[in-house]
Amino acid sequence: MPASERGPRERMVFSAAQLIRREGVGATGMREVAAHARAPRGSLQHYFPGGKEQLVNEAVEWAGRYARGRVARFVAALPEPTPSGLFAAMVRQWTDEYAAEGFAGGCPVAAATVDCAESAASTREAVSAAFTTWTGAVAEALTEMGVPGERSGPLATVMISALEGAILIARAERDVRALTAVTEELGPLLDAAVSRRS
Amino acid sequence: MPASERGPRERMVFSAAQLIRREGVGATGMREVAAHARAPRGSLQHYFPGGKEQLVNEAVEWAGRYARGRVARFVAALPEPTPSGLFAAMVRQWTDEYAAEGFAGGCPVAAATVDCAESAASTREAVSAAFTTWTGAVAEALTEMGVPGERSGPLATVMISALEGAILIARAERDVRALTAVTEELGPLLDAAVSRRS
DNA sequence: CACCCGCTATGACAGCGGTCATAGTAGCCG
DNA sequence: CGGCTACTATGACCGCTGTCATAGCGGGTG
Repeated sequence: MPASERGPRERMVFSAAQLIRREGVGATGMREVAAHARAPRGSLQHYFPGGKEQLVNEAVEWAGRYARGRVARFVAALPEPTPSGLFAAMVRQWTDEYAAEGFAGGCPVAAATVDCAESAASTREAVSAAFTTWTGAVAEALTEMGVPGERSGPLATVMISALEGAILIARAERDVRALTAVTEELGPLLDAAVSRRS
Repeated sequence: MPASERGPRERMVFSAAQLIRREGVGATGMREVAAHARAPRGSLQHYFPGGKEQLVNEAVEWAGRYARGRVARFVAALPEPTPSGLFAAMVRQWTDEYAAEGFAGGCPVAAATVDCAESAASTREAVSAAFTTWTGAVAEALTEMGVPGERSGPLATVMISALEGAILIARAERDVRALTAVTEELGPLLDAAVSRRS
């Protein structure tokens, strides 16, 4: 949470993700990113000679790694590891944020998809990679919980799809209703997929 | 599908939705909309004195009505009305489009959410309304199929959430994998919700 | 005919965007 | 000291955007 005092480069990537998820890629300016990161404007072209596209790509990659890390931490924190528990934790991260800070932000990966999927090929690939690492982490966790290998992948995709969609609806309605709906409705389905072999 | 020869006003709203769902709201220009609709530029300020915001709002409202209409047609076309059948039809609309025309476009409502939820209050409300009418249509259909009234709402939200998320992933990966995953995994859950009383 | 009204046509404006060019600083190395 | 490298600092450029202002058309109506 604290804008950990790392190098200015990382701060800019972090700030970019932060701004993108609020306003979208198009409405996020380079100067704005530098200002938000309290980084000198001249450093932009030094660290990101590839321009805005490179910065956006790195922000997306950062988000992918961040999501993977969160999944690992959620799994570790579960008293009893169940698929529904993991999903509930993933969703709760968003309900907590919306309760605490308002409905200002969405998922930066979703924003990059909407704004760049058709216009910037490299960004589209970065987004795809981010979804892959995220889904991979969830699928691995599911397998560890006893979900058959051939179902953990699709189920992970369902979880992330439902989460992303619910985030959209929640932001639009300024209400976490959609988020709670997906947790409650999907929980039993997810737990039913573990092949009990105890 | 044919850009039905209605008035220039409707054509512009339609074109706006079309462009927004491809490039996002920020990257869609007013001049571009007029050109795409083969409408005179001067008509923009005549029909949309509220400026771009009004145009975007109407595009979103149009998309909401369109989605509701599609749901009704899907239900009517089902040989045997089941929740999974409706969901499969909703998803198939996207797999068909992606197979036929490539992964160029997403959902305009999602794009408007990402780009305007924080910056334009009226657009956020338009998006919310669009989700409401869409969800309402689906929920009503579910109830008609025998889903208990108190579950049809949340289930409709789950369906639309999963669909929206899967659209994002499919566009990013240029692969309908995510779309097929949600249909197959969610189908049984949906059908299990009908309270058999035959 | 005059008059008005819906619609169209352009040109201008002010602002902001990303990017380039150029010059400057700070510190380490030899 | 000179020189090199990493980073910072600005200012300018050009293209594009949404919006406004103004003027023109075309056809109904009285």
